[in-house]
Amino acid sequence: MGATLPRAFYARPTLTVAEALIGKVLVHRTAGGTAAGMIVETEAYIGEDDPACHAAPGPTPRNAPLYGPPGFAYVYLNYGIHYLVNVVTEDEGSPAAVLIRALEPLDNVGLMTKRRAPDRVVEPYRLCRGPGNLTRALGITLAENRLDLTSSRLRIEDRGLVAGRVSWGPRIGIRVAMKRPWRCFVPENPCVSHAKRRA
DNA sequence: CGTTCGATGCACT
DNA sequence: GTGCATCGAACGT
Repeated sequence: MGATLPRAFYARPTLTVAEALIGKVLVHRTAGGTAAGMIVETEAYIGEDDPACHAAPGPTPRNAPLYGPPGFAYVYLNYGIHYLVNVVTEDEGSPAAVLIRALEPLDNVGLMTKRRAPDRVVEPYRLCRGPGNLTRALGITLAENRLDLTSSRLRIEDRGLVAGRVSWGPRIGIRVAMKRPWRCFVPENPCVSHAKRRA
């Protein structure tokens, strides 16, 4: 399969990692099967000076993974309903991460469909569109928080795929720091959240 | 097509 | 008690 990304990949400036992750493959192995998708949309959250970053209030029990070494997962529950998955970047003690916002489904679409909506028809391009949707499709919950992305059941691989040209824009869903264009995405890919209809 | 709004849990003030 | 790095059903146009 693909080569698992080494820790050095994550130990770089967060914006660099956010763009480098586009085209890489997020993989989650579970007892029910292995599901995976190509990353087509990310957002950077950088440091205590970024008001939208969870590290803005300073160190707390919840955001502790952000202050830890790079290459680990930071998962949390949002709006009481959705799990969101980040990858920790930069050096230990420098709180920053990249939020995975959308995937193009690759492996085990059937399993992802079952997890997303057993009773409803979900078109493939919408399976992993949006950060809450992709975690549900891959079966990512709080149990995956703090996992080592270089050696655990949750990892990111380089399969040599080419996602296409990327664009930068304001991050979605936040009410502060709209000036910082720290959302990186493949505009032509229909799996990107907030994308227009059709490809 | 567009916008609004309720669901739902927990970290933090 | 307040406010979310969301989603999709239920409206209105």
